[in-house]
Amino acid sequence: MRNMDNRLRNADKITMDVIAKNLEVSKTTVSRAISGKGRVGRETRDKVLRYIESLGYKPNSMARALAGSKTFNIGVVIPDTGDRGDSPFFKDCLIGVTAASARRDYDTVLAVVSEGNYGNLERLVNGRRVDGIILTRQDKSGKMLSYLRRQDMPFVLIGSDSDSGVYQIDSDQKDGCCELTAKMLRQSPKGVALLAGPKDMGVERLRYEGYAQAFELAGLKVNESFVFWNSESRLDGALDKILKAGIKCAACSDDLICLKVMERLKQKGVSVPDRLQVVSFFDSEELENNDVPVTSLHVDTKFLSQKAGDLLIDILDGKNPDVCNYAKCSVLYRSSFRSNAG
Amino acid sequence: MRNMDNRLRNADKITMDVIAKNLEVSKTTVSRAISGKGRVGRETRDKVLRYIESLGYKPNSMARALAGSKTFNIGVVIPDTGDRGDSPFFKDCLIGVTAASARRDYDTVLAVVSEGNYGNLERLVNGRRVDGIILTRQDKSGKMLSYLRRQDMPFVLIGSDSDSGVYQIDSDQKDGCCELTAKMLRQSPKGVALLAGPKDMGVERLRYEGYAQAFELAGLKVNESFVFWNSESRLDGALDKILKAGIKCAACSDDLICLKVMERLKQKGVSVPDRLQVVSFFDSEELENNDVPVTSLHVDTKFLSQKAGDLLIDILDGKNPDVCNYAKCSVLYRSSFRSNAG
DNA sequence: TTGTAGGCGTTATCAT
DNA sequence: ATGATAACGCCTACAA
Repeated sequence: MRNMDNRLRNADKITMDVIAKNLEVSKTTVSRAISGKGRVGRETRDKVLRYIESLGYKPNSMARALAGSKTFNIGVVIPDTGDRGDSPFFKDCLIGVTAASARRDYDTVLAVVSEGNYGNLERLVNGRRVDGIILTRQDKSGKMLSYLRRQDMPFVLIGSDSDSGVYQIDSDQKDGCCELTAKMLRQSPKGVALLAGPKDMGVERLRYEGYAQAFELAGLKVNESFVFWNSESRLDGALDKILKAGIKCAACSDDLICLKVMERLKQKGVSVPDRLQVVSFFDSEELENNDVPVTSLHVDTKFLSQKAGDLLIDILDGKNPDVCNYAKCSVLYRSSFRSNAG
Repeated sequence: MRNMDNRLRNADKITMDVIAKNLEVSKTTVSRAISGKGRVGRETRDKVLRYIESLGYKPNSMARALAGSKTFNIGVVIPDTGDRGDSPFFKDCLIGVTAASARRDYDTVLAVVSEGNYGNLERLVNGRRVDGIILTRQDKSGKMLSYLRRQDMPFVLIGSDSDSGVYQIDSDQKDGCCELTAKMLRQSPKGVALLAGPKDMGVERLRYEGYAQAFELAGLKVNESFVFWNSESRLDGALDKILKAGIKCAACSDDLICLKVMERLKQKGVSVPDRLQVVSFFDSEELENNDVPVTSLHVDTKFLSQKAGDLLIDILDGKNPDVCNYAKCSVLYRSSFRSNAG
């Protein structure tokens, strides 16, 4: 009766064995034809491929995983926080990573972690359910990061980490700021003002560098008296000074500052973009929906995380990619500033 | 040298074989001790369990999957749409499902689909990478649904479908509306008004039924002249009528209507909740952040999707759960109405 | 209660 | 170029 059992199974469950028998070749040949590894005669291969196609056969991924000790799964860590605001970010991460995965025949599996509790991640690692992990910047303590290291589990961080040797990818804000500043410079001969945040913040520094680089590339020098650090607390003064100097363009280093700037300008009756053009180095929905929609630098999360997925799979494939990686930002042109370059 | 290879491997890769040998029992015994299936002597079992614990051994899930032809993975379908608004919903779905999965030793794998393209889903099904699927209400055409049926892939729908035999779970809005209305009835002897939408909409109907049920349970009769269908187009009249009649409570059937109602009341100088108490049968962030935050019926997506996960796994476990399932809504009390019951 | 052996469906290593 | 056969690590029917 064991036999009958098998016969029944073979009737509907198509496996390499069945295919091999029906085609009167060996499993090995079938396997090779499918994977493309190892030599197979053209004819034989085509025959197998055609047959498989006609049957709609798809290899069993679990068997493949076991045999190759490779799961073809990559894990993505997302936080379970109450914060609704970051949902779009994480959703885009998942979509991006999944896009990269699917393209290279991987699947995406989830690990939901909360403040200091990454049991879910451990499950994935312990059970060897994934070949690698994608981390997003939310683990302040870096516990997961060092955990993954201890476990020799390959991983990629979306975001930045100074820890050497951590594969990471971040949006290239410096480059973006440079690009956008350059565009403004072309329209504002008297210079471009920068309304920045605290000078000692990493991102702020980065944005400033991009801003400064644009000047350099244009053969100009930054006029530091129009770079307002901690501008939030003294917007009115800053804006007055800018307007008085006849400067036509101002960049805000993030959306919060920018929103306040727009409000102040409105109250002052200063028309944007006619009298002053404004951009933000960081995009947000509020900026898009503002009275006068604000041109800003957009971090394309899907694109970024797709590259993260590709990076991870490259690592898994034994390639030796760069440790630090960057994804270009894009400029979202809205009415507060339009490039006249094209 | 094959032998040496094996010895090396055994040194770091702990498998049942290794454990069995070190403990001088058979793999079978180890397996049984772990799974709890089949009889094992108490002593033996404890010995094995302790040893495993001390080693930090975790069974290889791929091997388990192959042997048991069960992946212990469940797939969740999420859409890749531009709509940012629904991100929180899907994120909560993922978190909820993952919570249920993890609790029962399953993992969650993603399928990202877009308008009419569910290749990603097919991958999961074809490669037998999942044991079941969770669908969320976004497939208008029902293509995925019928595809899964054809493939004999168990699935659960988050939302409602009239198609018979589709395992589904939805929030119990009728029940929630009833509960909330009942609470209001206790505070408003002259009755509770309902500002509804189009009478022919499914949800509207449902909400009305809940509303009506509360009256019934209280031994009262609905006064249909205070049920305003299509109220959006005649809010002013409706509100005047309500106020004139001395009614102290009004329910709006959704957030959009409610927001408008709140605006009108503000313009009229009618104080909420002092003069009129207001609730919404559907929650939204705007309602929470409103001038006067509005008490409303909240669909707990995490909870709902967690139950969806449990439902699916029940099915996979061969239990025979109900086809149609409901998850209770919760009332979020805010200042526009407070229950005096507790 | 415990052990033996075969099977799950691939991939990889040898031969031929 | 192709095939036999042994892994991969676990589960389970059957035997003892």
